[in-house]
Amino acid sequence: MQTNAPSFYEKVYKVVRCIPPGKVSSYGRIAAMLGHPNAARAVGYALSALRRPDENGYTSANVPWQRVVNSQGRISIRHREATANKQAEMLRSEGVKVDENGRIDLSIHLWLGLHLIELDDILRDEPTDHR
DNA sequence: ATGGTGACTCGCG
DNA sequence: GCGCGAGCCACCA
Repeated sequence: MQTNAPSFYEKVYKVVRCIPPGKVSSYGRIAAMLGHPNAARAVGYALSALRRPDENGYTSANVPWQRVVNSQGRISIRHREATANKQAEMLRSEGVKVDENGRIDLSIHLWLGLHLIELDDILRDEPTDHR
């Protein structure tokens, strides 16, 4: 039977797999989609753990980890330059524009999937008084 | 159980 | 726009 309730990491991997080529998301957004708006660091940690395959078989090879950047649209791997460069290359090959500083224009490439919270923002900004 | 770590984020100056 | 400090989280010894 299913004794394995999906761990936080596993959820992260599943969501990341939903990001289509040519698009990117941020650690914080992924966390928010999972109901933990402040667990951005945990998301980053989950992706770093991807370097080594886990029990469920998730690896850097089958999870598009490169499509996750920080909230500023910048590649966030500071202590692993080699990995950061690879991320930039992979993204470019997918059609994402990454400048020399590792910056990405989120207004173009941000993936908007699975966000239920923003609706709240929209409703508040534009009171539709149809009551 | 307690403490340290990290591919985060936000607010300030 | 950049550097700092503080808050937050899951995971591993």
